[in-house]
Amino acid sequence: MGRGKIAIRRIDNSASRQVTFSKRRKGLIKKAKELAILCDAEVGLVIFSSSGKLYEFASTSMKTVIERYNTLKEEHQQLSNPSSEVKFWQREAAILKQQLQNLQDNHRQLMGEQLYGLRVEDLQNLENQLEMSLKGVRMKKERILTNEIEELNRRGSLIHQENVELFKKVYGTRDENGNAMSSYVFDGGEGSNVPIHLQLSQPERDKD
Amino acid sequence: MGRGKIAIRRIDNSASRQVTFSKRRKGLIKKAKELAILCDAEVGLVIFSSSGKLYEFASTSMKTVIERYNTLKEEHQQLSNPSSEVKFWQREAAILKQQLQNLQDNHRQLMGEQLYGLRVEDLQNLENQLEMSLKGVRMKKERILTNEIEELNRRGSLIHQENVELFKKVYGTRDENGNAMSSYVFDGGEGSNVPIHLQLSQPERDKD
DNA sequence: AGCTATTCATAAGT
DNA sequence: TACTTATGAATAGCT
Repeated sequence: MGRGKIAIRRIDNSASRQVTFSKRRKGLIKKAKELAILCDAEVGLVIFSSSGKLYEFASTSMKTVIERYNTLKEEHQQLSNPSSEVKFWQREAAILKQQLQNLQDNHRQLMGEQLYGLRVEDLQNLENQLEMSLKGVRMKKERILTNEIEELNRRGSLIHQENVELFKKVYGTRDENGNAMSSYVFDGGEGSNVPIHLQLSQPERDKD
Repeated sequence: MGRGKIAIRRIDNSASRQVTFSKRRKGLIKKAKELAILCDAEVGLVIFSSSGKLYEFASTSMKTVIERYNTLKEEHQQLSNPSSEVKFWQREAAILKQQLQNLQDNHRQLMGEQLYGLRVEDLQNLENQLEMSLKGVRMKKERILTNEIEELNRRGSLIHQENVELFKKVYGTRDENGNAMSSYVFDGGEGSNVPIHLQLSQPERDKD
């Protein structure tokens, strides 16, 4: 069709090839379009020019066409094409979503919400679980507080001891004779607390 | 090109449509092939008939064409093609995994485990939360148990009432005269419990 | 599935 | 790159 017949082989002349590419590309896309409309078909057409430029036509959308193509192909050759990889990850995400959902439900129940469908038995289990948890948390907290108090007592005793030593150095052996020392010792005794230091103890952390 | 011109619109007659599909499909693929050869282009063509049958042509291979297409598309519009779609779902899965991890940690703490890194403050919050939860669960449970007991009482009263009626029918008006009825009524009274049913309800817990 | 009149696509020229 | 035009190709309607 044209001023002369041509053989179907690569056109050597670059300019001619370019011109023919434009014309035939346009014609091809037009015919693809017509086929899709006339015959109610789904058509996808991808053309890369020799210089790498992309031209495309799709009666629906290229994404749809390629997915349909891949889905159909998968039935024959299972695995290792992009589409099945997408499916793999979609499945993976779906599984994770389900796990998350379950855990969230469980969590909400643990938080005392969403108790609507539960039977007395379930509620009892939940209650027992919460009591166990509470016991664990309280034990932990008490251990930390106990450790903190012990540490403070230890430090308090040390400081008290230091003060006693300092007192001796300042007043010499006068304590042996009389009373000066006892007036300093306002709060003695084994394991006594040093109240003012309790304020400082905040930054201590638990160690187990 | 034909005995007459046709409008480009869906061919109603199914047989004609089928014939035209065959002819034009063949022509389209031929032209796609020619374009690829003449102009040194890479061409991919996918055609689904209205009945879902697949026809394809690729100057190299469909896999190559689709991959090249996707690669090129990715550069422009991030997303919504299989290759970046894989990335999308991978990201989605990673996010879900992270959420799941967080929730699981949280959950374990609520369950009284894995309390190692927590400060007294955190433990106090956890304890408060657990107490709130426990309160919610216990309220819910008690409401159910109360309803159950009320229902049992209601049913017990009904049965008792029925028995009174039956007793009247069996022994007629004798109750008016004397005592026979009172010997039957071993457990009367307004809102009285039916002890054997109380066994069904779960044991009450402490309410600190 | 073939045939053929007719329309369409396009090669080569401008 | 666009327009023109002669020509071969594609195909609509028939059989």
